[in-house]
Amino acid sequence: MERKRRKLAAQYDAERAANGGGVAQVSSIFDGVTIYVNGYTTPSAMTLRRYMLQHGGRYEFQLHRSSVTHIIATTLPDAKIKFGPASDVIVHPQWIVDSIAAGKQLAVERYLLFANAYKSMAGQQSLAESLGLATAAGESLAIAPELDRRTTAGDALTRRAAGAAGAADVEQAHPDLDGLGMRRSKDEPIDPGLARLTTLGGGDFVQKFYSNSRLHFISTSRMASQEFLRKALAERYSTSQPLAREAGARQVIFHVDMDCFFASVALRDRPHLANAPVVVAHALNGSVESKSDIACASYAARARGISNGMFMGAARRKVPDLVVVPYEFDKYAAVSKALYRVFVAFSDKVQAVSVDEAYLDMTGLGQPAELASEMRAQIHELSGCTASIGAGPNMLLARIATSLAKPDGFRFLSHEHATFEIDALPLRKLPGVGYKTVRKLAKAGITSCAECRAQPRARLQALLGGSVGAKLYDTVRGLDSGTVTLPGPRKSIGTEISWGVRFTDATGAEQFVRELAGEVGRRAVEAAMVGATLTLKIKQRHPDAPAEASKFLGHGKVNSFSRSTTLAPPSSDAVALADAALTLYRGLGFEATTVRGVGIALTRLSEVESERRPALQPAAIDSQTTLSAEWHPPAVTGVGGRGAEGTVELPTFSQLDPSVIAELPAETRRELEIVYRRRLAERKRDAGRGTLTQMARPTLPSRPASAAKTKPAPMVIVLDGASGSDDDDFVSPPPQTRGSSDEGSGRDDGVDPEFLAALPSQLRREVEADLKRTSPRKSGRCDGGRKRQRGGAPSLSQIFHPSQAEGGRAARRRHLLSG
DNA sequence: ATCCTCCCCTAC
DNA sequence: TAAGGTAGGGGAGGAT
Ligand SMILES: Nc1ccn([C@H]2C[C@H](O)[C@@H](COP(=O)(O)OP(=O)(O)OP(=O)(O)O)O2)c(=O)n1
Ligand SMILES: [Mg+2]
Ligand SMILES: [Mg+2]
Repeated sequence: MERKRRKLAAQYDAERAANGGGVAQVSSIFDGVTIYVNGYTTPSAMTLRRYMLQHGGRYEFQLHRSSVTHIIATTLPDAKIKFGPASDVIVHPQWIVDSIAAGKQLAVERYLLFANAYKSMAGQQSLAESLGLATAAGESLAIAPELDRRTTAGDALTRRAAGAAGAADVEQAHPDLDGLGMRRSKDEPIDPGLARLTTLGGGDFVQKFYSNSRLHFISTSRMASQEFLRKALAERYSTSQPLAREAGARQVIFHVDMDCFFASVALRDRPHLANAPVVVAHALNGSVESKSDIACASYAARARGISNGMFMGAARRKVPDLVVVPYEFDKYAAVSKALYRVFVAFSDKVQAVSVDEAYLDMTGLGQPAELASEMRAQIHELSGCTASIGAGPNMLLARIATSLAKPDGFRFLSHEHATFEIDALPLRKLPGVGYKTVRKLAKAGITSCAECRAQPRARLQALLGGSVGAKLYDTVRGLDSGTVTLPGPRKSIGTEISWGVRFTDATGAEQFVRELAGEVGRRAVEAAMVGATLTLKIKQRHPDAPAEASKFLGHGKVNSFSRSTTLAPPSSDAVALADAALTLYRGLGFEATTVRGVGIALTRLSEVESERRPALQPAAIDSQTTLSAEWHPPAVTGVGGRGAEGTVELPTFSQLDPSVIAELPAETRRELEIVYRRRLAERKRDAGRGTLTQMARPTLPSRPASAAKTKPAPMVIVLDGASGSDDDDFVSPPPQTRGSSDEGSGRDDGVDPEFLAALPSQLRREVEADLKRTSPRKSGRCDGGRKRQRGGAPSLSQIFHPSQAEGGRAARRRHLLSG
């Protein structure tokens, strides 16, 4: 350790010496080059400076447009990616290193940090048309090189789409680029020193991340608070009589929220900082460049323009004497606990909002001002921190009252004063009105609460959607019909990490997926729940984004993708979840080096009493005799930790005997139908995007989350069991989508999601619209082609609703079709 | 109509 | 340098 420090110090000294003292020039590689180094780089700015001086170049400490010829950076501020002047030559420092190694100045093209791919096309009319993208997939592939040619730095993702057109074309378009070289040089620069902080760093990344993530902390605290309330209130209901409330009293709601929560805790234990501009963040010595998030700013800091969520650098620029204090999660948890104890002491109707905040129904419990005063005193007593309380006739006004009361205050906001106070607020301050909503409203010329109130409800709904529009219509009038209630059972259990996520190979990425699946499984077990749907979310570096984000080890600009699948039986088992998640992950077909975030969630949850039983009770089916004889043995992966004994693997749809189904009790039949419908939907979906589960995958999935919807399946999948056992794996597409030669090329017309992702959103929309128009669902093709091989299999509806479809047929088929 | 998947948005 | 999570409401668009 000590040795390491000495070594670093020595290195620093050497650099300084090189910097201060004269540096001998040993070559003229960089004749005429003047660099300016932006942000953190590897090698360091000082090292780069020395390189320049040694090799005939010049180094500027400031960005003088007149003299600087190259800006050197490993990351770009997001703003620059979006708005950066096309004239800027921003180059990765590797250019300098490689040039020196090569003994000559290499062309910068492949080291450019970003590609202003479509700038030059801004004026063109039908973009899709001009690119020849409009028709079939084959043609869209053919134009890819053309697309590339317009790309300043040639993006690997676009090129990937071009792959099918032949690498030679790419080479011709870019004689100085070597196929995927750009992609690689983009995604590789993480150096060993940094790597240890990422998913590449070793076993405890996830654990370490969670223990340092404030967002993880406040999210999980919220669930913990709810759990605490559930228990405390339930206990209270069962052991004592309900709180005595004055009959007929008008409803009074409290909204209680700690003042600058994290900072309050910090100041409580650091009284000397009471009046200093304090923020809570990781970057204790963050410079004006720092992109560390500020979780919480003290009121002294807020008075100087600092707010929660701001980047450290931005704050430091405003307030150079900012005092940064570290996170103290244990303390926050303790204070939160004390706070919630006060809550349940004052009311038996409490709704948790967050670690530092809740609603209380105080109807008929006394004078609001007195209650609030007492409650605030208790909170302060027990926690050493101050809270503010807003009160009102409904939750909305209580909440708005809180913001008026802060800090360390109380305020009752009646209907009478509601619109007056509301009109004094910027739209953004209204609950439910976030960044996007403000923008949509502004675009429609609505910029204030008063203007909002002047709009017909229908207009707001047209602008914002039926629900949000109607909600806002009420909000600006101070109306809210919500009641203080604990939320019902959880609807999802998920985890996601989008910081420090870097992989060099598929194995590492898959291992990480496994790890997160384990995490979700653990939480599910803890919650005594199993999930029937697993969703995988992937963030992939945006094709235009540089390898490294502006925020240190952040995800940067990304496209997101989500894919879900059914777990049968519903599960919380780490292995089962991991298998499902990995299948989905592989189905996306992403280059591991481009992945910047991974998330896994379980939904369609149900509770398990003993943690031993799946949601679908085997007994319900078993009792129906005949089916069980035909079942496949339980699949190993589906069973989960609960042991094979209690679980059931459903037979393939095609194996069902309609007549047997018909004899099942209505409820069981409904349950089965839901399961099979779901499977069917998944097959279609997967087939549509050309996802292949286990085999080689010549084609690729669909659009990114941020893109417009893409078309669905070109195929109608028929579950007729023609291929026997491999359709046991309901996650995989049916056999006829695969490797079959029925469509010449052997690939279906799924469009590469990365390709679509590479397009600007407007162009992408056009492309997708055109794809839709010109290659209408070819459902007819497959329909006509391969289905019904053996005299026609019954449809799902026919199976489950024989009366509707063809009642007679069910009776005629007295056996399972295969298996 | 209603369900489903994938996505967006919001809040702390 | 830095720890950009998590859950719920809701909508679009396709399938049934
Ligand atoms: N972008 C954000 C917002 C909040 N928090 C954390 C830190 C806050 O202290 C805590 C509570 O959030 P609040 O919205 O209640 O804000 P504060 O309590 O900090 O201030 P206020 O007095 O406005 O409630 O959540 C965070 O980490 N990042
Ligand atoms: Mg607060
Ligand atoms: Mg709060």
